[in-house]
Amino acid sequence: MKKHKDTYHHGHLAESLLDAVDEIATQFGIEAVTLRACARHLDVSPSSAFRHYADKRALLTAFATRALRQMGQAMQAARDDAHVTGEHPFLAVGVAYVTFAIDKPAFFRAMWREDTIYCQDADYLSAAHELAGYLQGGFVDTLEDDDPEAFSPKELLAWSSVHGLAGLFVDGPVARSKSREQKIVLAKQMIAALAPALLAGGDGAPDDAP
Amino acid sequence: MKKHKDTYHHGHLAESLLDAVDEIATQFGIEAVTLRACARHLDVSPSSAFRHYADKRALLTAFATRALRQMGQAMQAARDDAHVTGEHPFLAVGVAYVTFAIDKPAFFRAMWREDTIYCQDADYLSAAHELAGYLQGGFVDTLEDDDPEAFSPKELLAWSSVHGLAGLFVDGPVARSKSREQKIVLAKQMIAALAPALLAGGDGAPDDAP
DNA sequence: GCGCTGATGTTAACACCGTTCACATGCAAT
DNA sequence: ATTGCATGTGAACGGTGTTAACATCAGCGC
Repeated sequence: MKKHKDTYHHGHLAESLLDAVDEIATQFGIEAVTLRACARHLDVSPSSAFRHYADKRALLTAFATRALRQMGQAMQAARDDAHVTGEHPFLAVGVAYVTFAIDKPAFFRAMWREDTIYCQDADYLSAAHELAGYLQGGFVDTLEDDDPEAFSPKELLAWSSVHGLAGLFVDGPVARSKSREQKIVLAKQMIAALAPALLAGGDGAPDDAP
Repeated sequence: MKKHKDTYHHGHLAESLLDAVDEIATQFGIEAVTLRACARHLDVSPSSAFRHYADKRALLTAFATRALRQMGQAMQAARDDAHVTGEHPFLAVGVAYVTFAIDKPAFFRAMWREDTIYCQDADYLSAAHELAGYLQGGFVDTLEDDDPEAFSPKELLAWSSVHGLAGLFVDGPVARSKSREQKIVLAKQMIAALAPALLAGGDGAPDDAP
């Protein structure tokens, strides 16, 4: 923690601000992330952030995008591991999704908060769709939709269940007293229970009555 | 909108503040909910809120609890309707869950934001577990767990998938350009696709490999 | 009716927040 | 060396949550 600036120009402020968001969100939660706190963290003036981001929301959008990419990398790594160990890819990728949320709850919250970020931002959207792609690739490698907005019922089910479990772990009243490992076991069990639905015949069209 | 107070004492401020949160959240989103804005809405001093709620978080906790109860009523009504029409209870209840989130996104966000509410509050917790009960009752009427924190993999799967779909609709990049009715159709399709997993034999134990 | 008391609402102040604007600094190309 | 432009600064504005001292009033025992 240096007392005085040694250089007037910081040089990598845009990137460093994202790191500051990272550290503050990790330590004190996403609600504690403040432009002024980030600036203090970098020993920089509060207004300097506005040279690189239009407003706080733009900074949080960039942070959310970075978090999405990190999560995507974790899922990709899990899929590659599964390819080696023989574990089913969707189980591996789904568990990686939930595990990331457990390990970085503030990141997970920041990623999906429509009223705190610019959710129509191009980079953010592409990162989010890339994430969805990892999940789909886990259980169906063939289908290449031209419209990234279109999800089959099964794809939607796959994403929704892991996303929902992550959300319930992070912000819901589920398994709050359980350890990280116990939660991961629960995730594996839930995804295993999901298998019959993903492997069943049909495409989940509306006439597949429950 | 009266200009001056006609009585010094409001009388039902605690309840009225919840109504104010409701209106502001509905109109401008949960991020716009401010103690001072609520006070202005009721033509009351900003600090008066602290006579009834320890802090902003306590007010939001009370609001979240009320929202959970409203959602529970919607689900109960859907289940009763299903009993008449012959629709499968879980489909009805699950669709009601997602529909509530679509219709009241600010409420849905307020309900599950651990860093904005006191999520260990007793009333809040009981309302949340009651909500989970409606979902479980939809596909299994028998099991009466003594520990409300314990969920079987199938129960977890049921809650996670509808919760996740609701979250993706409200805060995610899914079906953002689609209408309310189209989203409800998607929800029905997803829940229909989920049926094989909920009806399959076994209890989803970890050896049910995918 | 009278006065006390506690619950409820008010006023003024504090520190912090996001944001803006005029200004300072220094790198890079001329 | 001078100039231009990207980058960082300082002071200011209105808004926020929260607090503490004070004001008002309803309900009680007399």
